Amino acid sequence: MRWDIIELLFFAYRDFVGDADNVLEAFGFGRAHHRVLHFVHRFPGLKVADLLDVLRITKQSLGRVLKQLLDEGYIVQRTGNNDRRQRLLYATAKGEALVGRLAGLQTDRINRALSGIAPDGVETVRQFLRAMIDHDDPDKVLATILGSGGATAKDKS
Amino acid sequence: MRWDIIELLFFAYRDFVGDADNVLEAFGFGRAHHRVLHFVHRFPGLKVADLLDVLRITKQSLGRVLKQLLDEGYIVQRTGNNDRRQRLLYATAKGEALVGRLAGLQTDRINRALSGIAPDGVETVRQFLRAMIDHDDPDKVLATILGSGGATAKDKS
DNA sequence: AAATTTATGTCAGCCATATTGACGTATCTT
DNA sequence: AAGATACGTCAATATGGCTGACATAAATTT
Repeated sequence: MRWDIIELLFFAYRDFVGDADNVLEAFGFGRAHHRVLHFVHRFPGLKVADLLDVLRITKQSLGRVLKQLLDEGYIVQRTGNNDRRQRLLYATAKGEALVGRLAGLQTDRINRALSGIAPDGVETVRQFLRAMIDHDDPDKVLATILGSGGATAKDKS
Repeated sequence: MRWDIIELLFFAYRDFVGDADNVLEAFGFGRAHHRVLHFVHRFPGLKVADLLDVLRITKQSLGRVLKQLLDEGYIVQRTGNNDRRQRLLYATAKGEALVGRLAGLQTDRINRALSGIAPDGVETVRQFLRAMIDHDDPDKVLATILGSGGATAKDKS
């Protein structure tokens, strides 16, 4: 039994998301808002259906959170060009600012953690995390992350 | 920004806890039950107060979950020897069986993920996870895990 | 011995986030 | 024209968090 790694994962993830939780509280948002905003930022023009696949929640759960983000101007919808039933999602400048701030905190923690590790160790960590993920039946977004090493148009920032 | 690692952590943790979630569902339990049972198993004789520290939830939240685990015979309480106010918690055979089954699934996933990694890479992963955790003001249980490399009387199993 | 603190349990009520199932509308496909 | 798809929304429900208040037993301090 890998008790040690099981527990390290628990505590590491708890503190990792804790960084964002503290900030979100001040905005009246929760983790659900963060997840939506994060993926919309990373995959501009994401469809609602794609978001449901990635987050593995129901339309109803997403609905409330998404509505709030739309109402408060963190995200905008545009009707799809080819398929006008689709509502493509984009982060606004306000949304970008928040998601950037949250990712900054988490990146700081990751950099701190990686600072004590040899350069090629970073790739080991990446490999481990990647191998921890279910690879059967990945959704579109996950396939992009797994396939291309996570590269998107946004990776420059 | 470490977008890749942020997302890998999200997906890795999602699938990691998903293993347990599937089993727990059949028992009418949730993640909260798993966490309680896990730490009681790993630290036999854990006090209620310690459990509150580790899980960072309130007495009331723990109460409901703990009561269920007691009622259904997964955990027993014994009055403390030195301090008779304390209710020391122990997993029953039934509790051990469940926690073992859950840890087995998670260990399988971890072993699968580590199988593609060089032997010394395992220590790199451990170091990374350990460094992701807040080290200021660790509670008693966390201090044990961080301090001794997570060794407890149970580590033989 | 009395007062205080500590460890635990419990009550009432609130909130966020998730669920299922059903139904409606606009739009694309056949 | 019929059917499938993308999305939104309604009602009802569950889980797992929360706060604040209060009770009891036992330990500790005065």
